[in-house]
Amino acid sequence: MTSEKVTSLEVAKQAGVSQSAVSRVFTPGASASKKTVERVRKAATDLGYRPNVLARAMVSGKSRMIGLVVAYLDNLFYPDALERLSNELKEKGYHVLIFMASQTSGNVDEVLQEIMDYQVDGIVLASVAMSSDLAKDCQRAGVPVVLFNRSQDDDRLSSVGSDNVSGGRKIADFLIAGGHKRISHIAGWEGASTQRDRETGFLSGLNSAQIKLFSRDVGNFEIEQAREAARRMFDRNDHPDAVFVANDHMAIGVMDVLRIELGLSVPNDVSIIGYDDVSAASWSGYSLTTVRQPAKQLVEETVSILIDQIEHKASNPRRIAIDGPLIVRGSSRIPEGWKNERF
Amino acid sequence: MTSEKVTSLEVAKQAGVSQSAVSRVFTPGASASKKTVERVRKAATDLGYRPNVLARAMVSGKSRMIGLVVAYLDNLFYPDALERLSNELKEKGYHVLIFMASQTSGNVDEVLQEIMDYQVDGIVLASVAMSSDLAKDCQRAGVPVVLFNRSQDDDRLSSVGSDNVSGGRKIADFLIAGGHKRISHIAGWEGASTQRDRETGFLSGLNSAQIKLFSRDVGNFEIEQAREAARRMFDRNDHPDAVFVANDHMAIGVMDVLRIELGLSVPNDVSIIGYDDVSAASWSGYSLTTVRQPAKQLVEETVSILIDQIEHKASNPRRIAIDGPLIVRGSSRIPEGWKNERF
DNA sequence: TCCATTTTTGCATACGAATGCAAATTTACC
DNA sequence: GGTAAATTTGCATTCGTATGCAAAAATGGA
Repeated sequence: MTSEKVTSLEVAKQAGVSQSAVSRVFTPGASASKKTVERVRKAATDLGYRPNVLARAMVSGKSRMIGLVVAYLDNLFYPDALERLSNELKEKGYHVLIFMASQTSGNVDEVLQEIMDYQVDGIVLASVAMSSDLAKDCQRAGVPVVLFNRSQDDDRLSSVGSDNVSGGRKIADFLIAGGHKRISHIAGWEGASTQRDRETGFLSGLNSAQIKLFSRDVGNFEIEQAREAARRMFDRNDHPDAVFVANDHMAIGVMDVLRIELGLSVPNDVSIIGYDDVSAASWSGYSLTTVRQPAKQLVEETVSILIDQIEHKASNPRRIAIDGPLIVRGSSRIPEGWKNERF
Repeated sequence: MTSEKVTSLEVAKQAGVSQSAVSRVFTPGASASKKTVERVRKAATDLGYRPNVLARAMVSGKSRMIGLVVAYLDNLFYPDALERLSNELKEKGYHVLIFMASQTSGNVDEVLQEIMDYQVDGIVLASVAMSSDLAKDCQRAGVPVVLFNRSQDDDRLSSVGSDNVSGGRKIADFLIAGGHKRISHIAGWEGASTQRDRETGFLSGLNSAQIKLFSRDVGNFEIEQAREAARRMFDRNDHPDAVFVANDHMAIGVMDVLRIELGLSVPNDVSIIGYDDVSAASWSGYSLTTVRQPAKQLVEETVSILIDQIEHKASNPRRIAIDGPLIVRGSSRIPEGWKNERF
C-alpha cells in the first residue's frame, strides 16, 4: 500500500506535526507532549515507518554497529562466542558487522580499514592481531578496540581473555599429580599470545616439579597439522604418557590419531588434555579433560568494556584475564584421591 | 596528526579542487582527468581519507551490507557457510551484518525489521522461516531475500538448498542395498523443510523396495534430544540395524550413545547415516557416512542471486536445489560389490 | 488573573558524499 | 586557427534524521 520508503517527513505530514516532532518521538529522552506522541505513533504504524539507522548514524555519529574480525570459525569456540556476543550486543541496541581474516596476519590491517569505513562504534578482534600503527588510527578516530582471546603488547588496547598462564599451570600440576613421567606438548600457532601464555604456565608447572618437557611439536591450531604432529611424536618406542594439546580442536584430532591409527588407549596408554572446553570436548566419544574458557564471562566483559568506552567515553584501556576451571573428564588418568574440586 | 575524521571536503581543499571532484575520483566509472586523479589521490593518502560508507549509502541508496539471520551456530554447517558467504560477498564489495534468531520462530519477523532498519541491500535467511506478510514488506522495500538451506511455500522468495528429497532417497537406496532390514529414522525439527524433504525422499526410497520404516523418533536438530531419541529407540530387544539421522550434528550424538552407553558396534550392529558432511563427520573417531551439502556451490548461488537482484534488478525469484553426493565412510555397512561411485 | 517558569514545538541547519545540470576546458578535425 | 564535439569541472541539491535556538504553548504560584 504505502510507497517504497516511508520517511519521518511523511509521518509528520500525516500526523500534522513537524519532522522534528517525529524525530523526537523516536528519540528516547527527547521532549514531546502526550498528544504529539500519540498522533505520531499512530501515523507511524499506519504508514509502517521505521527510523533509518544510517541517516541517524550520519548526524549522531553513532552507527550502533560493532565490527567483529574473526579468523578460525572452524574452531567451535568462536562460533559460540560470536553467538553470545551478538545476543549480548543486541540487548544493548548494537549489531555485529562481521569480517573474516585469513590466517595470514598481513591482511588484518586492510580489513580493519574496511571496517572503519562503515563507521562502526567499536571493534572486536577475535584471535587476530593488528599493527600498532592501526591501533593508533583507531585511537585517533575514537573507535574503541577490544582484543578477544588474544592480548598484545601494545597497552593502549583493551583485551579480554582467560588466564592462560594459570590454565597452563593447572594442566601441568594435574598431570604431575597423576604420576605422569613423560609429558609432552603440541603447540598451536606460536605467534599467538594464548599459545605463549598457556605454554609458559605449563612449563613453569613442570619446572616446579623438576620435570622436563619430554617432547614438543607444533600444530598451528589446525586439526590436520596437529594430527601430523601426533604421528611424529609417537613414531618411536618411548612415547609420551601425557600430552597437553594447546586447544580442544587439535586435541580431538590427536585423540583420533592415537586411538585409531596407533591403537593406543586414552587414557590408559596416554593422557590427553586440551584447552577451551568446546562442546565437542564433552561428547562422550572424546570426554576430553580441558581447561574451560568461560565464554559467557569473556563476552560480558568485552561488551561491558565496549559500551563503557562508547557511551561513557571511558578511555583507559582495560586488560582482563579470567580464570577458567580445569574440567576433568575421561581422557586423562585421574590422580589418586582426586576429588572433583576445582584445581 | 590529522584531525578526527577526514572528509571529502578537506581533501578537496588540500588538492585544490571541488568536493565533487574528490567524490568522482572515488566513484568507479565517474569522469576525472589524470591530473585531478593524481592530486586527489595524493591529498587523500596524505590526510588518510577514506570515503564514509554510510554517507555514500544515504545518497546512493545502497549500503553494501547484506543482512544474515542464522539460528543454529552450534551445527558446524552454519559457521562454515557463514565463513564462505562472508568471503564471497567481500569479493563483490559487500559485508555481512549478522543477526541471531532463537529457535522460537516467533521473533524472526522482529529481527527482520531490525535488519531493514539498517538499509541492507539484501537478506539471507539461514535455516529460519519468515511470515509471508514480511516477505511482502521486503518485496515492497525492494530488498531481495534468499532462503538458505530452507525453502518455503511462498514462491515469491528465492531459495537455495541441496536436493534433500534426492539425498534422502540415496540414503534409503544405500541402506537397502546394504541388506538392512530394520531401518529407522531420527528426525530433526519437523517444521523445517529440510527435514520434510529428507524424510520424504527417504520414505519413498524405502517404499520402492516395499520396506516399512522400522521406527521413528524426533531430535529437533539438537544433539541432546537426539541422544535421548537414540536411547528410546534402542531400549528394546529388536533394535534397528540402520538409522538415518536427519543431520550430522545429531548423528554424532547418536553414535556416541550407541557405542559408549549401549556398547553397540557401528557399523557391525547398526549402520548410521547423517546429512550435511560437516567437518566432524570425517574425523576418524566418527567416520560418518553422510550426504554432502555442497556448501561452496550453495553459497555461490546465494550470492549470485542476491547480486543479480541488487545490481541488475532481476526480480523473478529463483529456487535452486543442488544435488549432493553420498559420502560413504565407516559408520555404515557397505553393500557387496560396492564401488565408491556416487550413488 | 497575571507573570514567571517550564515544557513543547517548528525552523533551519548539519552530517558526508553522490549526481544532474550547465559552464568551462580540452580534444579532434578540417 | 577555428569550430564542433567530447570531456572535465563546479555549483547546488539531495538522501533521512537529529538538534541548537528561539518562539509558542502549557503549567504553576500568588
